[in-house]
Amino acid sequence: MTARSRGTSAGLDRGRIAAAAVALVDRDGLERFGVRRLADELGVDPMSIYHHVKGKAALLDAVSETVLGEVAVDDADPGTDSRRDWQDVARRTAHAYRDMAYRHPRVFPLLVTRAQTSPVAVSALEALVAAMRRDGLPDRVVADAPMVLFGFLNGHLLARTVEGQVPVPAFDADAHPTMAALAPRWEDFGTAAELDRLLDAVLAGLAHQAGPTARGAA
Amino acid sequence: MTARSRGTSAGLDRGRIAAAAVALVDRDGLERFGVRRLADELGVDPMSIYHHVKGKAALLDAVSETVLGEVAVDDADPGTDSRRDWQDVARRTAHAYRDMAYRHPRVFPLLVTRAQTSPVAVSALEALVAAMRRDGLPDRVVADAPMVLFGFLNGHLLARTVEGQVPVPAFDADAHPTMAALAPRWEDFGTAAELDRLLDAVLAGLAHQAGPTARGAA
DNA sequence: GCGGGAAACCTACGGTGTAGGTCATTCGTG
DNA sequence: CACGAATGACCTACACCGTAGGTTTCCCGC
Repeated sequence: MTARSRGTSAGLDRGRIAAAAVALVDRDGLERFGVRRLADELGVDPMSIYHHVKGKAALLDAVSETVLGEVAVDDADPGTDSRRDWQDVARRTAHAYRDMAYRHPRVFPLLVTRAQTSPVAVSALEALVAAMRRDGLPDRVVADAPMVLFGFLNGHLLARTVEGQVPVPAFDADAHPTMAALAPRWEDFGTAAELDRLLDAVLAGLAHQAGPTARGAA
Repeated sequence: MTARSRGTSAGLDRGRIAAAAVALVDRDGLERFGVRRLADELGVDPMSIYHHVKGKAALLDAVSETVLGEVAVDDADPGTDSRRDWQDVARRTAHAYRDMAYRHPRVFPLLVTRAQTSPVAVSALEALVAAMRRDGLPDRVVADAPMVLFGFLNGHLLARTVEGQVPVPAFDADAHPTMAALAPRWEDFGTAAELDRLLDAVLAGLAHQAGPTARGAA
């Protein structure tokens, strides 16, 4: 099992490289990720990677893009007679996004830390926006909804994804009895039930802004 | 102006180091930040820094801690007869937090990417929680409020803080006419008015969860 | 058979974080 | 005042990093 000779193909391409990079970040974390380690993982010379990806930044873009591409919102029509509520669409989108975040907790901080230009993200937004318009919500609220929803989701999931994160900074229970009394309620930190509950509050806020006339407003 | 001789003090301490580090990140960004560059800035040997800070990670902790310490919520009692509404407290907290983020846009991603244990954060939480209880909101909502509020704020401010970020990934206006129609409403991206409007929605959601009886619920 | 491009490898450079050691000054103690 | 220890700075060196530039080999169409 000698090293590959110089001209033979190693079967590299952007897809294989990106997949290996995702796996490497999943395993070792962003901190330890690097071109040379990735090359080792692929059994390849570091510089070979540069024939398919411009550099480390582009590599991280590819990782981000790959993982974001995994988000698949189950948006199938339940039937011809009834289309989905906008809140239903919002919740399904949120769940798909959360599942991705928990599948790749060490990639997620990367995702929210770089500008996104993925078409996948656009079509998820499109579906949400379309559902809201269908339900008669005013444009003002429709335009704000993605900002509120993904603002919340990104911040929330980031906090649950960063290593060693805790619900609330350690505090002196004697000095802050009020907060100490609340502590038991923070025990579901990071669970599905927690996200659903907080999501209820966020969606209720948007519904409130829409006024009582729109479908699914209250 | 020759180099300092070996035993003389350079006046280093954790505070001065942290302040210089914040200034350096503000100027050059996180990417370019490093121990050696910081040492240059301080006119000091790189290894001298290690006598006051354990390493680069601890240095970034200090930066994060320093900047978070700048958050000062104007929480003064307006008078003995009337105390502040919980929504008022929440808005003031959000504004103080946002001001910090916009003062140090290149530090903010660092802040949300590492576990926080700052006492400043605790006292801000404490004030919010206290106001909500004063107004008679149920514990269930009081416990969720910081999660929703800071979840949203962190995600929102991160998106507005990451370099080169845009409101929505570039999309084909012809393929997505629905979203193209919404684009004008996203023109206030990053302004104070935008945050206030989105904040209204978030707080309305929490108020809704509290039910109609609580003060400031609707 | 042969020329050219593609895909891999190799070398080398300037940069990084930091472990370990050295040395002048300062301070507490007698 | 003398002196040993602690302090806080500096210096050296190492392993690693991203990547510019050059070299080698293979494959494919003519």
